[in-house]
Amino acid sequence: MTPTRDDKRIDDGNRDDGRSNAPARFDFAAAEARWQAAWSDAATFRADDASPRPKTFILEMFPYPSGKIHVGHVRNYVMGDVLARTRRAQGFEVLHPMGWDAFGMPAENAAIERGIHPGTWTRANITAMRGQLQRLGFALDWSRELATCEPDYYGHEQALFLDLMAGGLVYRKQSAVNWDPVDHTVLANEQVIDGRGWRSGALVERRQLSQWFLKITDFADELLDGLATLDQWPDKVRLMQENWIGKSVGLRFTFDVIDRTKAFDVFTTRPDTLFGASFAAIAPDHPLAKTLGATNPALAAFSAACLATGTAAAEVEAREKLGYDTGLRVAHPLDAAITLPVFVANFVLMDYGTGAIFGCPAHDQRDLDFARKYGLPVLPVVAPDDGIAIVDEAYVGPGQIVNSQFLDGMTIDAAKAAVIARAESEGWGTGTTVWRLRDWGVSRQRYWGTPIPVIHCKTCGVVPVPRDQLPVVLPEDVTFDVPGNPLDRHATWKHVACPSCAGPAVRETDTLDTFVNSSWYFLRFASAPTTAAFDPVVAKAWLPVAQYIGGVEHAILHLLYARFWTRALRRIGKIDLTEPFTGLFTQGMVTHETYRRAGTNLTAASEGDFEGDNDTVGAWLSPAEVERRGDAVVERATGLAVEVGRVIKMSKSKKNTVDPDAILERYGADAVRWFSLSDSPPERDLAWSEAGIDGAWRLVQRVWRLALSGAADGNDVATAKAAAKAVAGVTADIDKLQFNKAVARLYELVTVLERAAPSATRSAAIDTLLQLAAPMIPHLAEEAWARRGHGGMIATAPWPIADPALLIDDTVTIAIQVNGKLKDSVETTKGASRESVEAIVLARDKVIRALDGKVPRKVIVVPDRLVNLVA
RNA sequence: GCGGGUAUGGUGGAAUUGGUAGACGCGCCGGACUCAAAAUCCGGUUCCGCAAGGAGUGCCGGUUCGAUUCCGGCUACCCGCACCA
Repeated sequence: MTPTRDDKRIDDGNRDDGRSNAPARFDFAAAEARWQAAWSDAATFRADDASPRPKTFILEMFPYPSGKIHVGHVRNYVMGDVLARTRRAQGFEVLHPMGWDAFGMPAENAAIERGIHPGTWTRANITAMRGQLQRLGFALDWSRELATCEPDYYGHEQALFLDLMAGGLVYRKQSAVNWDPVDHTVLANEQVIDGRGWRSGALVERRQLSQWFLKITDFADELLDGLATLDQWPDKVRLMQENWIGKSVGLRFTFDVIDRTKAFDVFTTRPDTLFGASFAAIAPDHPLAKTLGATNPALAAFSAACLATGTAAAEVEAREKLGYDTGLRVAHPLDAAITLPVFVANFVLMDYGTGAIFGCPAHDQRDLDFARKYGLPVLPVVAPDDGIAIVDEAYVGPGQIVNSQFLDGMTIDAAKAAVIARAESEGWGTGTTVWRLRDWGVSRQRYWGTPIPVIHCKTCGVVPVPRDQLPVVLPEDVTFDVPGNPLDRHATWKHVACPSCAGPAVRETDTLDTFVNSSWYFLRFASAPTTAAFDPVVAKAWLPVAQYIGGVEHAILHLLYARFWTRALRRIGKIDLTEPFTGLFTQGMVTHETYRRAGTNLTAASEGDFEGDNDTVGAWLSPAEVERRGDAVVERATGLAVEVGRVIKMSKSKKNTVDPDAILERYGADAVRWFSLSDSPPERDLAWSEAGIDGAWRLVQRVWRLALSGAADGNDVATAKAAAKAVAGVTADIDKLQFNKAVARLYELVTVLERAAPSATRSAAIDTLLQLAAPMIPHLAEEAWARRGHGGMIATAPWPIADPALLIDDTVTIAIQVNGKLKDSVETTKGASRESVEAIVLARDKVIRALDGKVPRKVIVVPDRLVNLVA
């Protein structure tokens, strides 16, 4: 629960050392100001291209400037910051930059809703968010800051786009968009709710527009193969990309329509099940469907109805399977005696394969659902050893082929090969590889994006904007009072002379997908000359990014597009780089409890995943509006009971967000940083809680008291060992990005040091503790380092190294099991022989009792670990 | 619909990857200090049981001397699905 300002005053009074004899407290506000200024003045975190030290590039996915930093951002950047600071201490020249993914729809929404220009809104947000990031004390090289909405960024992007075009990797084709017939505007998938435009409520149509595409499919094979080299990526992300690219090997063959001259191709990954076919189906937007629709109004109406909904795959595939029988029949390619009906079906996608399928209900769930609905035969052709009966679940497992003439008895793989061989020898089909991956449509009918640098001339066709006329700058004098793209209706901007024939021509008014902006920004961070997008030699010195950190929601699109751009730029000779990100880490979200007034009668709409309308928000209370009184949770203002709901992702609609500014003001940057790393493993969600941040605050104070505690002479081996173990453990944990474990180890060291008597060893160990904790709580570490009389900053002090001799223990505790159950344990010298350990174990009281007179028939000894007596 | 992930005390999680389940944090209980509170410190805290002992890592089954870990089958929840960034 976010504290109010009143709260803070009371707290500060209590925590202020001036009013009591409590130990001195860490004055975070003063320390933050002092050290942030010191780092900035000394350019401590400036990355030097010319440094002789080994270079490393630590990057967090740059934020969209939505208004304010949220605690999810904080967690993301703290993780990167700990790694960047650690690497710097370890002797690397670290590039750790920050910028803004500044184009996008929210800015246009703000313009429409509040009459603010998208640029004004975006730049104000950037200023605010930069200030917030600076308050957190991140070790960033701000001299490399960039914003994708500025011409000095997107102008270079336009040049790269033209380079790709010259390299044959850009083309234009018709493609479907969500069209709002009332607002006369194109809608993003997220703006389509239950098939209707979010603002107008009108039923959304699919409309074909001529759009620009990047040939990512040219790289499908190498993007897939390249995944094998990314061994520092999470397996799940590689798997998701593999599935996304979706390589399928199968058979493409032609169905000939009976008694007509028509034919169409289908693709299947299961040619082995061809004898199980009971129908053929084509997509509603298949050319044949269009041809038939011209003379069949009912069919045309059916197709139109299928297409009158959103384009999102999830929507298309989750819908009830519907079909329209065209009345056509096609011949079975393996047996002319068999004919199959042809349907237009809503679950067949024109974008995949050939936009037509053969339906084998017994072995494909979608086909089975369809067959049951329309009363089509279901013939199993693959049977497992224990036989088969299809009811309402298709069988997709292994087995041998049955009911299939010459294929009977074969395995699935053998049958696939046999059918492909026959198709090729008889000339009606070929073995083919198809990809789920489609070319990347980059045209957006929006204002706030990178203008696509081409000109349309009636005489010359599409003409690239000449290089000396780049950047094509977005005009700032636009309005959003009318729906549609302001670039389209701007009075002068789009009217230009054709660069080729000098005749009247118009600019392209579509802009590039914002994913294009984020597909090469890492190159610009590494090298930002004014005359080019990047210098290939300078950029190559920093790249690939050693560790990239961001949300798993980017596992597919952003990461695949960035990989594609890197390879595309390599193909056209722009840079010698294959993969942009060597290490990838996907961190979890920050979540929070939800609150609502007890007894609030929620409608289904507000209970479910609704989309943020204000009229349903009233039910929810924000953490700041709620407080704990004893065991009860009540609304702060009224004292009324509050129901505590599930812990979920922070969202404005559920009001379960916390404001980083308020937390920073109350607890300071170091406590916030520490809590961001505590408790949950970084790849998993972190539940933000007041108790958690309180605990972080206590840790900060404990370290501060330790740092200021008394010194003495003398050695203390136990303390030295504890410090050495912490060095080894924390270093290894940070290397593996297991920050929660590093935090736990630091707690252990703090406890040991608090309990140890003052000694020279202890003083040295406190310095070590400060160094290990410095990446996490840098302000306190600097302040304490200075107070303890060290010259220079802890930020530039070398990382501690553990003495290996101190890491070895001379005794071990051995677990004693009888029949696999733990009965006892005993301490022995390390490396004791099996015989001596066995003798010790057999003499133990508890062992004798547990054996109850029986003689062990087997004794398993794991050296220095465990003994198991099997009786 | 397709694809991916997760499940361990009151709670977030840890467990050297097949070898003492519950490190560390939070919460809670008890104590010290204090006129009192705050802060701080000390002790306890998986469950059942006075104890001896027994049970226990979502559920069912398997492999093994030994399973949170490996295998098979479920259940529940979360995430992604190409114009959100």
